[in-house]
Amino acid sequence: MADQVLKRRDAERTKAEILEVATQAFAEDGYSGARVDEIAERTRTTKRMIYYYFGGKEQLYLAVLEHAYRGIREAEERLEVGDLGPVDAVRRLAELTYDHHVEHQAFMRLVAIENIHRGEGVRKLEVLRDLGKPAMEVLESILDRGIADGVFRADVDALDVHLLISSYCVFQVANQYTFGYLFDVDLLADGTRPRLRAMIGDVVVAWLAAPGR
Amino acid sequence: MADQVLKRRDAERTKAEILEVATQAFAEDGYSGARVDEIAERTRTTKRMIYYYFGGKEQLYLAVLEHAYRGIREAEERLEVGDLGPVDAVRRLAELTYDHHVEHQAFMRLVAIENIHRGEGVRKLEVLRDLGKPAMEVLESILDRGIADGVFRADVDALDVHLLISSYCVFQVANQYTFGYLFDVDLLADGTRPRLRAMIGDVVVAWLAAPGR
DNA sequence: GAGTCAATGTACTAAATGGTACGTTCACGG
DNA sequence: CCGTGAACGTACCATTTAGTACATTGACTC
Repeated sequence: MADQVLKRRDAERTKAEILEVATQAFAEDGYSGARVDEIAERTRTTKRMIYYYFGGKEQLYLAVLEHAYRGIREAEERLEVGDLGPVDAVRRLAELTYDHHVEHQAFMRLVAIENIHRGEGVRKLEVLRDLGKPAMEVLESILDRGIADGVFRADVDALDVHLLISSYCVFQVANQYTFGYLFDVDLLADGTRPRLRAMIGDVVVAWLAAPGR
Repeated sequence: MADQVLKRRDAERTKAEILEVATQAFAEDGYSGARVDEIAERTRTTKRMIYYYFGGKEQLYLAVLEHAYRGIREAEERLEVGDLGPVDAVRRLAELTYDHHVEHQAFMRLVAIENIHRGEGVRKLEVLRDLGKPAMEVLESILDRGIADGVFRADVDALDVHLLISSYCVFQVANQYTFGYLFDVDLLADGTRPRLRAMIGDVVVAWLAAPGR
């Protein structure tokens, strides 16, 4: 049978819809700020179903967190720097990471919220343990090549490079409001973004090319 | 009269105590997460006084925000790089900024919370408009000297340098939990911190010393 | 086509929460 | 020493909020 367009009952669909609305709600207002009633209202179904499928507000939040992180992992696995030389590869990786953060601002908000809660949520999600691995491996291979070629200093760790790039990219999204207000700039405006996007590549390449101490 | 040690009534003291407790509460749990009742309980006085002096939860939050930013400005104004050469000065500024962030983690949490709320709070506080100025001026003069000496490239803006340093320092405090969990490191541990503290100076100096494009 | 169980809706509750009405007390000036 | 107003406390209220008891509906099986 062709699947009915107007299925009256569809557990997966209902569950998915709740998850999606909840993601928006938690990303917008934080854990305490988000309201179960409001999430329910913005759904085709009722609050009853949230408790039926997820158990409670906290479990719903955890489900949102896990789902969001999974989605990000998938997106990150598509990060390909092609067969560029190490210098161009690291610059490209930085730019792609920048784009990635700008494109997933809702996720960045969830991460910020998680950190406000001291990471209690993520710590309950075993699945995320090796989430960072793929990106790290790409970076490691680029660094190895660069060191072998003698264009990168040998005393840097892949994690340090990742930390530097992440800091920069996360900050521009996560702190855009306070920074933007205090220094009267819009970090994500069309007139600013391309320069800032290129800048992190310059920084990382300059650092990697500098002689070690 | 010598001022009484056991003043039974002291508007300033009561107000200050509420503000302090509220700062802790909001920094810990966010705006929605913090509870007016709990703030009152942890005070020598009662909830009634919060409304008497501040008007409501939102105004209390704004008072906390303003007070915190003022305190930070004072701390930042003490940032002195002495009469070092431009390279050492910029490295020292980066390290002091790093220390500054590590030492004021509660403030960093408030900033993160403000950004979750898209900066609606700070925007209501005109007083903060030129908060960034002093730090920026110090940086500008260092850069000018470095460019004049020919040791820094001429195509960088002070704000860019500040952005880079801020990103790095803010991230390590603000995202320590999720980053630490995903990559199994403690960014602020005694064994890690000194290296990360030195690293941002290396990065900035390398970037500033690199030839412009 | 009757039985069965997952899926769903309605109406409700207990507790928490921001906020306030109203009364009291203390310090200080005249 | 007394009037007066700022500073403070108690008890309360109206709403909101997470969570649930109970009834119902519909899809699928035999």
